[in-house]
Amino acid sequence: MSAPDRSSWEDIRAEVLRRLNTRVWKPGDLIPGETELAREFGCARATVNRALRALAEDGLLDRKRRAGTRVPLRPVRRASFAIPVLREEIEGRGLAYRYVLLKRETAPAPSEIGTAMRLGSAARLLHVTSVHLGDGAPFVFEDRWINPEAAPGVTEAPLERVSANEWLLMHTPYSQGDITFTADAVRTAEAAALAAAPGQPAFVMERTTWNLERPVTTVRQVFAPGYRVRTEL
Amino acid sequence: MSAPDRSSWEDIRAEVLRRLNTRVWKPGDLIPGETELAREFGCARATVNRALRALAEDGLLDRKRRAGTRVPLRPVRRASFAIPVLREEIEGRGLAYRYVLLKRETAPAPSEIGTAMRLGSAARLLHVTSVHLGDGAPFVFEDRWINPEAAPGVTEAPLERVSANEWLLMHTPYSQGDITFTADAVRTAEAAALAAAPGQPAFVMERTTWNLERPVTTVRQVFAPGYRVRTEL
DNA sequence: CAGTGGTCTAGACCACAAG
DNA sequence: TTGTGGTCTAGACCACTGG
Repeated sequence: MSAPDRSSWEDIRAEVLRRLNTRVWKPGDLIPGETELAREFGCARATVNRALRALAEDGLLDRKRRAGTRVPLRPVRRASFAIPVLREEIEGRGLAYRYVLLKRETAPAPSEIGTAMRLGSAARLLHVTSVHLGDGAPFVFEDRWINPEAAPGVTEAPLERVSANEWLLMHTPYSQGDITFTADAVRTAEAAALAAAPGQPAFVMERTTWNLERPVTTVRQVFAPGYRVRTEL
Repeated sequence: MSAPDRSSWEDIRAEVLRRLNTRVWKPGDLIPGETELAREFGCARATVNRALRALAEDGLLDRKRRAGTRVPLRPVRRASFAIPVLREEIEGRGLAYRYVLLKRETAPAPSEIGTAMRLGSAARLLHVTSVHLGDGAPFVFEDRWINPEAAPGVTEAPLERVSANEWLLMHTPYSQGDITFTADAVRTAEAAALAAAPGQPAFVMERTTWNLERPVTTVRQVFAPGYRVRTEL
């Protein structure tokens, strides 16, 4: 009735998915073990394992040693999306990309920046603000602090031409980071650069990254009103 | 110098990651092939494959047949986060969860809903609005349309007690969907339920799901001002 | 303690794309 | 054409955990 003749782990994944979506296997059910499924599909256990592991990574199955593989009662689905490299995001929409450096200075870290980056006191950072435009219209306003010790050469980088975003991607790896998304009102200081009215709702992305425990950069990106992040499940 | 004595694919992953973060292998570089790495690490090629595949899934390597494995010039990192089941999201913050059904009616789909769900004309849907509260304070306002044909039994579901969110999770699987995030101004119709002023910036999540090509539900969730989504990289 | 998933191996063949 | 990653296999041992 079901098992495909030619198996690959993706076929098995698809078939298991079908059984989940058609409720052949219902939430709370224990599904057959890998060995039995391997027999049914006529393949090696490792192949079944690959398929089930992929589904478990998507939150569609719960797997535990000894306990077996179970259909979760309330599947916790995960959404994932690419963190946009702004130039590509903008060009991907068919718009001409332009980037304008607004400010570049070396300054002691304000306390909230120091906290976000878990910096010691009184570190001097590179502070850069800029706008990314699509077809001449402001797309994102960016306020960034960079730790020169973790990004050697950044003080001499040609940030008039290359956005800090891209310069860092090419010159400074990072091993960990965190992102938050918020809706925030456009601030007075940002309004002009964004060609938006202060107080308008804007999508805001804040990121801080570290490389091997050393803080690299923290950035606040304010997207022009109307921006949408879209992804599939 | 580097290769751990005892290898597992995670050790190899970690070691490769270290070489990327310390720029032993730089952006644009071609790294050694699986066979050679297997020799270096003293393990089977499949083990190296597992490690490199994991890194490639995170966007930290580019792999192509025949061409080999390359360190991307501009790594496209992906962020992923769990789509919150609201009750758990709220309880996870240590708040008491409460849910209030505001409206429940059967109505023809408005055109924008029909479009989002790719419905034929004149379908009658179940329309539900509700609020989820944490310690009594509005947390999310939810405006949802459900296709009864894809969610049998939903018309009789006790939505006064169980949120449509949870009822659907337990009773109706979905195979695909899309999500968008936006910042939007709180609408007048939502303001009272959210205890927020109209026009305030709010984080908005819109989701539509299908099960095997049949539209299941579309929902707009407006989070109370100040809400933040946070995840790690 | 026993049964499940987690991992590893050695070998094989295949699919793809660069030269 | 040829070398690379992608996948599969059959078998093995291990780690965790439920009963």
